[in-house]
Amino acid sequence: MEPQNGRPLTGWRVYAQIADVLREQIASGHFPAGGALPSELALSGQFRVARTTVRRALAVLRDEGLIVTIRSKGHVVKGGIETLAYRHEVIADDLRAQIHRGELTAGAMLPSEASLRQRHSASRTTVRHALSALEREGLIVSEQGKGRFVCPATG
Amino acid sequence: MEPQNGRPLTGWRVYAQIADVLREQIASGHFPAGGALPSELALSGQFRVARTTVRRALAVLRDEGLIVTIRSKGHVVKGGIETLAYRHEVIADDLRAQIHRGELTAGAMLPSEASLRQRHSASRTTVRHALSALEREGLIVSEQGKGRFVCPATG
DNA sequence: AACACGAGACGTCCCCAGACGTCCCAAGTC
DNA sequence: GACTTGGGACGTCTGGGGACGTCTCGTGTT
Repeated sequence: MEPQNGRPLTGWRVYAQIADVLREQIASGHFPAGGALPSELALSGQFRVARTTVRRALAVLRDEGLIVTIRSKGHVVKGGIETLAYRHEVIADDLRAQIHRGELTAGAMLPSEASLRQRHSASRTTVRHALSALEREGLIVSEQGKGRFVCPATG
Repeated sequence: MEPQNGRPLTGWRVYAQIADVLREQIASGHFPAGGALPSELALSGQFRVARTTVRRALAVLRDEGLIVTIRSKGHVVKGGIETLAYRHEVIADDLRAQIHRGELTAGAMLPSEASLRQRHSASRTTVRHALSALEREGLIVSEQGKGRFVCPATG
């Protein structure tokens, strides 16, 4: 796509025009709910305007409640589904749930970093990010060369 | 060191200023050729700037051909000497050479992981990394509990 | 003068990929 | 039992790259 090809979109309140185009594309389902819009840089390229202008347009949509913007993720179209969280939070939530459901009892060994990495198709760094969060919460402990284990109920 | 102590280095094109400082230190021999610069994280701390800014500065030096950056090793100063390789590659090269020189003939048992570990003062993991590379190349085979042996000349 | 816009530089965060190190527990061989 | 290899855990260090956030100049329109 490239809504305004040859016309560099001059005139008054370009950002408002861009907001209109995006609003229309969202309404038409061109950008599915729950998905992210193109990055600010990409949009600034497509519309042939400065990033600042794009941001102004996005701010309008955000004020209208059409999108939510998430740092380092992008501008996500609001929909029935809740806004997707960060990968490391998803992993942490998954483990937390397993512990609370009793699928992982106190003293049990958690899945290894490698298997979690597989399960969530994430990098080891991200997995460890999630794990260290649980460790900070006192839910689990880790032992060199052995693995990570669920702490006895602390609450 | 800490080139800009109290002065947080504000102004136009901070990254260019950082590049200048580093370029000067390289020229003065402060960072010997073949050696690595401080890590991006360390530099960002020393100059009191974000890692992104440091990376921009380093990109300048890289474009100038002053340094080469090696993943998981760092940014090393270009010099007469070739860029140092990874430990596991050094070990693999060493063994390959011994085989090709005939010091290790077909059927002979290779030095054990422990002795290689000593010889190159590397971790067992790294030694095994090198060994498995040679195994993939079909140069050697390993037998449980016995040792690793040189394959009959395959090429 | 007020506003809209352009163009950067810089910051912070999230995620990725890899090398290297430590450890532990096996299961074979001699 | 002392030696080997096999294989798996976690820990810590590198660099690579992308997203949004913030700020500050300058310029042109109204």
